Amino acid sequence: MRFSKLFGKTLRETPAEAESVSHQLLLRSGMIAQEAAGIYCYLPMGWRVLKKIENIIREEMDKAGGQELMLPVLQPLELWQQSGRYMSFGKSLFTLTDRKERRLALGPTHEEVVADLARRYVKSYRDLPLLPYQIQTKLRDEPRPRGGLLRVREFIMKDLYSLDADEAGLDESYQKMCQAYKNIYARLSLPALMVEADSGAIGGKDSHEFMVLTEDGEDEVTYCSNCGYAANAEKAQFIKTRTNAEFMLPLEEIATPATKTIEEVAGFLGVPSSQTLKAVFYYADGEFVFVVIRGDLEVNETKLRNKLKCSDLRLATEEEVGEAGLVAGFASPIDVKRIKVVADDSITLGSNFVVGANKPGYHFRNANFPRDFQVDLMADIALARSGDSCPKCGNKLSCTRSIEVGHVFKLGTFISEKFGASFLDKDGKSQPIVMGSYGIGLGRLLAAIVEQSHDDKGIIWPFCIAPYQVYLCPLNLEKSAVLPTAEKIYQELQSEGIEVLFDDRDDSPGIKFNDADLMGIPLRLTLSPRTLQSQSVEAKWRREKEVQLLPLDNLAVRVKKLLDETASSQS
RNA sequence: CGGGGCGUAGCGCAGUGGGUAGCGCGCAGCGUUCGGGACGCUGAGGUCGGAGGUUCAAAUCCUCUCGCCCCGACCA
Repeated sequence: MRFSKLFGKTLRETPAEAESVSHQLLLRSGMIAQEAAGIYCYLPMGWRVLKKIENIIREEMDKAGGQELMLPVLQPLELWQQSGRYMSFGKSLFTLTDRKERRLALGPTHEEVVADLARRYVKSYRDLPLLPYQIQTKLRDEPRPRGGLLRVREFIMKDLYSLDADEAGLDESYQKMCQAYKNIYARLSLPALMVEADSGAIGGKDSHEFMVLTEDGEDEVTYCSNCGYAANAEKAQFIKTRTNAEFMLPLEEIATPATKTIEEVAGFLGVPSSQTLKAVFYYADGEFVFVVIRGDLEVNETKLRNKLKCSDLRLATEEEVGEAGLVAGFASPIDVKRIKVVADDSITLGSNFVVGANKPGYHFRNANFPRDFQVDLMADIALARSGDSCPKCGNKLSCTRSIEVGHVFKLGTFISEKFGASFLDKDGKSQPIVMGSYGIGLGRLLAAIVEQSHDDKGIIWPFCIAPYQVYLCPLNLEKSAVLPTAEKIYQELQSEGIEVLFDDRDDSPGIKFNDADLMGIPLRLTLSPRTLQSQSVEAKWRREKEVQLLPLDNLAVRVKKLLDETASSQS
């Protein structure tokens, strides 16, 4: 490709809208262009990269026994009503009505379509297992697209669905996919960590996410560097400390003026915050909920949502707390009536707690569960934080931001039962198909790679997905034989099967070098009157500082050899 | 959906006591340059996000609206 003919220009200045590194570099290097919020065009350079990523994923899916197919973007809305996910997907589902007033959804994912296909084609245990997959555009009306390609409304996704006869089969498929995913990240030189994930209110048993640890991510991972335990912060467990088990003392009301926060109360009374109970109020699907947790801990809203089995969860406003007959800042689980009380099990790991008296300026001392109050639901709903103890080995946990570049889960029979997707087992008995689903967002993966592999000059593509392998960079085109020699090299490299971006622009060296660095092409070949004097070109790897001279003689073959060595060393 | 910010040339920005829009980069032409974003001259390019209003006169003041970004909520 000749640079002068390339669709899309590099930008010298960063567009103001771009915040994350990947967004800035992808825009500046002319890989992508924004069309609307969360909607992007892939320009030729970016598209080349994306297609290479796609091929790597396709190869690994095929190797694992996957079968590629193509599924519709337009899906009958009835499928979504039938699975029950019309409600749970809510506003994220794009819907439309056709000319015959038939309601359709733009597929945000394709479990329904696959289940529908499965119920029509899978009749016997002999038909299973099956691993159909697709690589195509999906649409979700995200509440807030962000970070360039990191979170968008229209995206290309590889989704594989496993159909098995039983749990054991599902386990096997799941293992295969996890291995395939690890292969994919390894080939992309992307350090992705497999972490335990929340499967949501309608998920199955197991779910894992593949995370790239980086500050620009929007997820949070909690991990233990000692034993390797890692989980999405939404899911992370930890060992709760037990505070002194004292003899239960009688409940006692005490004046605590102007002490609304846990810190103020604890400070005023001279007790640690772990000796207090914190009250937090939520609305869960429209129902007011009183949450009690030990004062030194925070509520994990995902855990709470799962325990409550609700889809909509939000903090109650101060007015709503008042309307519920509670005094914000001094609320108490003691003597609450007609309100659902949910407690974290940390309230059993201590005694003689300080808790609100439900009147302004007063608390109780020596509150003990269950002597002084009851709860409707007791569970682990606490947020693991940096410094807490690892649930596996007891060492300190750490927290870090991350990008989710893959998500696998065991769906089970939830959807197949609703769809009547069943088969006859060896005993002639009807059984629901056991499903799993395994997704990778290609654009997000591409962005994560940029986040992970760049310097202050620009992108540094892993060799196997670089848009071009060689950046052919002649300087001072007018002088001596530079241009004709460059043209000749360009032809020779191409006939060796090398992907070349030929910078045929009559621009100054600085511009060319900077664009080469910005676009992250692995090998730069510079020729100038200077190198021609010694009948050579200068070769420089994007990720290295040193340069080497290559003789013009038999250049294409030499370059091919260099590239092959790099390709094999990186795989 | 709550909070904050921003919409003026392709990109980055200036321009409020109201008076028919500027700068840098980029782009086109000519010339000089040429190893890390060179220089001179000439030139093209703008419904000032949109609608309504106030005014003799609006990028600027008022009202409404649309879009984009960030934080949070949300998110298989």
